[in-house]
Amino acid sequence: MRIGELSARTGASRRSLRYYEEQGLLVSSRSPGGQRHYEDEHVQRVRLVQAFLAAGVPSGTLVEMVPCMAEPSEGRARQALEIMDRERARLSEDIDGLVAARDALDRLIEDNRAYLTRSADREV
Amino acid sequence: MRIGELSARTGASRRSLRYYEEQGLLVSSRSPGGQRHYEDEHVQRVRLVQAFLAAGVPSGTLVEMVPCMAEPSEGRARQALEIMDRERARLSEDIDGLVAARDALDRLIEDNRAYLTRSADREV
DNA sequence: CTAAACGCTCACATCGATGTCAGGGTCAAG
DNA sequence: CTTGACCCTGACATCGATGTGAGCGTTTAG
Repeated sequence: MRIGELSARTGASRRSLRYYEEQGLLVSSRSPGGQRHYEDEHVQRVRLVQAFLAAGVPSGTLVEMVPCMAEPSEGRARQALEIMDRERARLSEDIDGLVAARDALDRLIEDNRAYLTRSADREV
Repeated sequence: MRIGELSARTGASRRSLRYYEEQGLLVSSRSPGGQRHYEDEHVQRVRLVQAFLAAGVPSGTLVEMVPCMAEPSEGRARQALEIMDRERARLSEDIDGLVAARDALDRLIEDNRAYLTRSADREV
């Protein structure tokens, strides 16, 4: 498939797909005329990249992780594991931060609701 | 306290504190000479702002939420609740996304570990 | 062969929170 | 009054992923 179809299937813009390639996160074969061609499997790869990018994993870090998934090379595997573990820790921290923020928000909501309830009571 | 101390106590840079004020997220009284002065309670406010900003809540949205916490006004309270609920949903979605990414990462780590284990076996 | 739809590269723009620098006040201790 | 530490405003820079537009080539259906 060409870039338009991959874009349609993944929701990533053509621009983003070219960017992923530029960053080394995605490969493509080229037609004689220079147009990118992809296989079905690339759909999954793009989804993976999207998930990590959306999770705040910088593309530079992805470069060290994802290719290693496609072709785990003896030497790099160990190094990649370190990076992945580190990134996993960062993700967990981020999750904790978000959960804490949500908890704080819940308290605000609760306060606000209580305020409204009291207002309503006074009106009765 | 002046801005330097508030910065030291919260970890937010002086620049950020001024930015929060500029955005309407933080108030300060001014000395005759124009310097900002804060009370102890502002430490908590800054921490709250930091938590939400770190969680990806845009300052514009915070403006609609946080002030309402300080001074819940009859009319705005209901509107603020809507915004808070909406933002809470967004936070939950983000959390789900991060958790999904972490799960995907766990699978990659597992694959990688399995690969390394097989390598080690062959060496024996 | 032609036109429409699609793709290519290059380059500049965007957003939000923060960093950084310049030029110039303020405050407190001596 | 002076000095050193602190603060002020304003402006420009940064980062990363993506948007956008120009100018031009490719592919494919008719």
